[in-house]
Amino acid sequence: MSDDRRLDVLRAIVEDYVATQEPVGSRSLLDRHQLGVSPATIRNDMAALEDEGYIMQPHTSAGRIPTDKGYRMFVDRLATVKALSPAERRAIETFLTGAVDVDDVVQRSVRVLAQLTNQVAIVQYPSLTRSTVRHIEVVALEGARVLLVVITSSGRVEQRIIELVETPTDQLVGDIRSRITQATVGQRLPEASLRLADMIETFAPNDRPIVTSIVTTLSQTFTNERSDERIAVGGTANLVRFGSDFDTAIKPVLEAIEEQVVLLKLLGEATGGLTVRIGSETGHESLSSTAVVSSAYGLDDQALATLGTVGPTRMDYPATMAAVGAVARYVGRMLADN
Amino acid sequence: MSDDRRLDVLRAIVEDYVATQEPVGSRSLLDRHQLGVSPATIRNDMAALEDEGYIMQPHTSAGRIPTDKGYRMFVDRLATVKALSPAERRAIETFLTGAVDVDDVVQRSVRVLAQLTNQVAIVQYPSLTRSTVRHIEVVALEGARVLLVVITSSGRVEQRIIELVETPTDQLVGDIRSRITQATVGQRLPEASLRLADMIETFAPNDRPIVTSIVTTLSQTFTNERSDERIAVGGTANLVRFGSDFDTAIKPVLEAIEEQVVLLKLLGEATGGLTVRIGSETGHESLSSTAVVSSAYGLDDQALATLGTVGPTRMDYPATMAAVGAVARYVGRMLADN
DNA sequence: GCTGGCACTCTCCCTGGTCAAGTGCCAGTC
DNA sequence: GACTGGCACTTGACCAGGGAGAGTGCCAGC
Repeated sequence: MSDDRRLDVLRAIVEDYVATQEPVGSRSLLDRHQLGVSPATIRNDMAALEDEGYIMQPHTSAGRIPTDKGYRMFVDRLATVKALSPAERRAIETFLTGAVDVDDVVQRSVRVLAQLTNQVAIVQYPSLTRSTVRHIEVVALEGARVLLVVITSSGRVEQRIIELVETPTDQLVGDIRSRITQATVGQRLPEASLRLADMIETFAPNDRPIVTSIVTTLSQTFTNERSDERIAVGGTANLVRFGSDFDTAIKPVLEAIEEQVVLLKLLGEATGGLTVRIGSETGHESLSSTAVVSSAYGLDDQALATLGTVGPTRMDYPATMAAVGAVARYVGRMLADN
Repeated sequence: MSDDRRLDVLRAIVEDYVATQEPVGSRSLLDRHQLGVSPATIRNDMAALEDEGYIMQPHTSAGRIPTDKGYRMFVDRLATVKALSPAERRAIETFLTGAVDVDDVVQRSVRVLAQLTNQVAIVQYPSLTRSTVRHIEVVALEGARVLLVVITSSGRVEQRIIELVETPTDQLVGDIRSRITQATVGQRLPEASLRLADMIETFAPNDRPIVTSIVTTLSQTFTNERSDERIAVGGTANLVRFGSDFDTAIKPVLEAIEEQVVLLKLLGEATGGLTVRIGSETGHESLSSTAVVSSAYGLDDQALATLGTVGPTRMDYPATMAAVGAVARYVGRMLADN
C-alpha cells in the first residue's frame, strides 16, 4: 500500500470535511478528487488511517471525519500554504492605515482579522513589560494634582492623574521630571521600575513624600499586570459558524471569551512563529472542538504580544494561517512606523 | 368583571412565564398565586386579556404568554420596584471602587452589570461632546514631535502624538499651551473646537504652520466621533440564557453587538431616567424577542452617556431595572469623585 | 358574576417501518 | 502483492400513526 496515496486520502478527507461539514465517505471522496483508484481501495486506506488514529467514524454507517491527530498531520505536513489574494492584502492595508494610535491599531486589526477569517479574532495589546520607555512627562495640574504620562517604544501611551499631599513647586516638578527621564528612558519597563525605586533617596527629605507618591504610581504603571493582559475580541457573530450544537460548540467559547485569563492562555506564549492548537491541544476539555491559530507580532525581531483567531477544529487552516500571519506582520510594521 | 383582578392575572402570567419560561395555563397559575377564584374565571379573564392584545397563545392547546404590549403594561403599571439586596449593593461598590481611570471604571461596570443581571451588559464611554475641557497640555518630545493631552471634566484623558514640519522653540510651545488653555478650559468640547479655529490668526505668520497642525489635531480630538461612540460589551456568555432557538434569539444579538452603530441606537438617547424597550420597540425586526433596559449616567444632573443591558423580553424586569439604575448611579458618582 | 363540567383541539412523544449511505470483507484480476 | 467489483450488513434519518396530556371555550346552574 502506498503511503503517499494514504496521505492524499487524508488530505482529501480534511479538505472535503472542512468544505461540506459532513462526514465524508469513499464515494463522495472520489467524486471530488481524482485519486485514480476505486472506492474499495479508498476504503482500505481509510481503515488503515482509522487504525492509526487520524480519522474516525461518528457511527458505523457514516463517513469519516478527521481526529485532532488528523488535523495536526494535515497542518504539519499536508497543507499547502495559501497566499492571500491581492484584494485581501489591500483590505488589510487600507484598513490598518489611518489608525491614529495604538488603541486604534488594535481595534482595527481585530476587525480585519475577524472579517478575513470569518472567525472570532483576538488581539492582545502590545505588552508593557517587553517595551522600553521612550518618554516620560510630569505635569502639574490645578491644585496638588499631577498628570503622569508614559510613552513606550511601541507608541502606547499610559497616563495617570494623582493627588499629592501638598502642591509641589514648579522647580521640584521639573527636577523630578528630568531625573526620572534620565533614569528610565530607553530602559525596559521592569528595569525602569527598579531604577525608580532607587531614586527616591537622592531627593531631599522634605521632598520625599511627593517624590515617593509619583514614583510609586509610575512604578505601578510600568508593571501593571492588568494592562499587560488587555485584550480585544471581535467577530463574535462568527460563532454562528461554529456548529449547531450550542452547548458543546458555542457556549464554551463564549465562556472563554469572558475569562481573559483563559483567553491569554489560549493565545499562548509569544514564541514568534505561527502556532496552531487543535482541540485537546488547547488544554481545555470544553474546547475539544475548537482550534486556535495564533502568532506573535512585534517590531523588528522583538515580540510584543500575540494575536490570533479561535474557530472550530473544522476550519480552513491554510487560509486562516495565512491571514493571521499577514495581519501579525502588518501590525508589527504599523507599530514600528508609528 | 373586575379590572383589578384582570391586571393581577396579567401580572401573575408575566411573573410565572419569566420564572418558568413556559406558557402558563389557568391551572398552574392558581397553583402559584392566591387569586381566590376558580380556573374558569381565570380563563374568562385570560380571554379578555387576549382580546386586548396583552397575551397570546402559541397554539390552541397551550397556555398564554405575554405579548410586547403585555410586558409594556407590566413594566409601566404592574411591576413593583425591587430594591437591590445589601449584598448586591456591596458587590457594586467594592467592584467599582479601586478603578484607576475612566477606562477602568467602564470595564468594571460592564462586568458588574453583566454579573448582576445575567444578561449582556453595554456601557458607553463618557461622551466627549458633553464634557468640558479641564486641562490641556502641550509637550515637546524628541525632534519635531509633540504630545498633546486633553483632560475632560469626566476624567477622561485623550492624547495624541504628532510630527510637526519643524521643531518648535520651547517658547513657542509654552505660548501655544497657555493661549490654548486660556481659550478652551471650561468650555464644552464642541465650542472649544470652534474657539481654537479662531485662534490661529492671532499668531505670527511664521509660527502658523506649527500652530495650525497642533490646533487641527486638537480640534479633531475634541470632535472625534469614533471615541464618542466607544462602547464596552460584557457578559456575552449570558447569551446562553436567551433561549434555545439560535437563529432567532442569539444570532441577531451577536450581530447587533458587532455593529456598534446598532448598539448605540439600542442604548438610545440619554434621556435621563430608566428606559425600557421591549421587542418591536427596539426598532429592529430581528430583535423581536429581545428587550433593552438602559439608563443615562452622569455627574450631577448632566448626562454623560448611557449604559444598559440586553436580554430576552422574557426577563425579570424589576430586578434588571434596579440593577441598571443602581450601576448608573454608582458610575456617575465615581466619575464625579475622580 | 362566578363555578363545575364537558367536549374539543392541539402538541408532544413514542413506536415501527422504510430508505439511503456507507462500511467490511471476500473472491477474483492485473 | 496491490487493486477492484460485488454483496451482505449496520445504522442513523425520515415519516406516519396513535395515544396521552394540557389547556381551552362554552354552557347551564348557583
